[in-house]
Amino acid sequence: MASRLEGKVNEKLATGEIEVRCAEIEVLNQSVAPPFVPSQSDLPNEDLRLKYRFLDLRRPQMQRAMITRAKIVKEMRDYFAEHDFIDVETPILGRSTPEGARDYLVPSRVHPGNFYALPQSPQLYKQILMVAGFDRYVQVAKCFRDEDLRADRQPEFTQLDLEMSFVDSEDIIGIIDGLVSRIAERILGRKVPTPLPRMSYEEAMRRFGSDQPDLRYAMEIVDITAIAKTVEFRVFRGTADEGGFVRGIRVDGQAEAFSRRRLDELTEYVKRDFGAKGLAWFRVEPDGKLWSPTSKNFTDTELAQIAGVMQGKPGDLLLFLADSWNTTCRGLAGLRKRLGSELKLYEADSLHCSWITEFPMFEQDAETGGWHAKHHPFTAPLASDLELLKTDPAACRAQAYDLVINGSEAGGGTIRIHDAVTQQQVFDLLGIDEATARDRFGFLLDALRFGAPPHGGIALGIDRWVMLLAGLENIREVIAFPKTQKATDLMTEAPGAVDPAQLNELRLRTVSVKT
RNA sequence: GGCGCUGUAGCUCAAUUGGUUAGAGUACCGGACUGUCGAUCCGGUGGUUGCGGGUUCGAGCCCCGUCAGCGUCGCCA
Repeated sequence: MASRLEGKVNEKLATGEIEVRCAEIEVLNQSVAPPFVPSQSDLPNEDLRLKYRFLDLRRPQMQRAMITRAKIVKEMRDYFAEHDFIDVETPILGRSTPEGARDYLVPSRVHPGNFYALPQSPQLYKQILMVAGFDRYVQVAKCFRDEDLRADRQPEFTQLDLEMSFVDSEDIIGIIDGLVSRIAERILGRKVPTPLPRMSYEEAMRRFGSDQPDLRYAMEIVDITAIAKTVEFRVFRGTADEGGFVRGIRVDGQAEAFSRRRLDELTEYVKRDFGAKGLAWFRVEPDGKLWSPTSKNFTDTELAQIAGVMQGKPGDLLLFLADSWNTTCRGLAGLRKRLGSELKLYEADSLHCSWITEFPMFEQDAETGGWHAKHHPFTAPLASDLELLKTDPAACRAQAYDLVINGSEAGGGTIRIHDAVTQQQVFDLLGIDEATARDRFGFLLDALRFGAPPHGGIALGIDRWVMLLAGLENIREVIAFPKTQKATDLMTEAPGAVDPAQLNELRLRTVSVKT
């Protein structure tokens, strides 16, 4: 190693002031010409990156992401170890439980016709551990769900899973607040004030139409149903009269920027993706009045009223959906998310963490009218809502809490039911009869009878945490060997066919099914 | 399962809205030159335009089907 000669320093390089003097060179190995060069700036198509993942992982961005991931996991492990959590491993080969996502199944050789299921989460095991007296459990757990994928969703993913005894929601939220603050400081070098802000599910749906609102920017939903009831315009009036809602958002200063073509595209978007009937829009003119192709259906007073409650300023664009509560929520949340990203309504490195609490216990099946657990069947209702289990299940709220980072669900947990009576009530509501309950998770019900302590916990999506903290928009960027949207691995070509002998041994035969 | 975007040389892209022999940069191979660091210069190889049909005098371009990657809705307790 030596300094470069006078005038030969290259300031563009980190190593530009030094050079290596070689006395002897031995080639340890040679490379064939690579399909793409890890150091080049133009990224190849993602399928090629996935096929040659060993080359893609050489890229500095990927190296950085994997290092960040390792640091975050280490901080998590250290933090919980310092708080006296015991790391316990739970089985990967388990038993299929009803509800929830589709299971990945593993056939049993010794019990032909029977199958293990890979865990969707260590949920039941960690509750058992509480009964067993490990009052602070933690694990970095691999989870598997056989559902369709998204930019932020993989079929196998990693959770920081924990459970505590003799706690309530406050305890769990408090300990995670501490973790968020510590990781933000040590990984990103920035302060996140705690306690993290909280919002009820009801408020989140009302103000943002989503239970994972992106709070980096405002663009809150405003309900103008009351005004809609008084206008001529059939789309508004009809919806309001039939018990629907008219709600909208204000897009600051974008009236001019949104051409008819762009508005048509937004209309198409809410129709296509959310089943909305249409999108009503108004421009706030320089004189403060509203204009749209449909504005002739409104009186000046009505337009002024709408402009008033929307707090529309000249140059603003107002977007409205007239539909069911659910559709206005999903549609406006979709618009909000899309516009937030398109209009860059937040700094690229901004970080907003908050809690959504007081989720409903149940959701009603639109077709059958039956109830589904919003979280899982072991979630405890709020003590104050216990009576509603019998009288009004829809209004019954759960002791559940989700951690939301930049509009993405980064974790979720609940306080569990620890008494048999309440558990039975919930099973009854969910239509899980005693035989089914006993068959599927009798072991948990058994355990709860042996003096189970009050307990609860949370699971944090590690992949998403890394993605969000690294400012990335795709979960595959933080997973060394991710799968494609069709759950295949382009490098190993998994899943693949197996030797017929293997199938024989497992007593398995594939059949073709006409679709 | 639905909708959408993409698919052209090893790679990244282009091809005047259907028109002659599908181009460029880069990579690769050969040569020249050289205190190099995205070297430079000269020359060269490289294509069933993802695949299969159809329309047309003529298809990279239009139509149908199919495969793959991505995005999204459903789904993900």
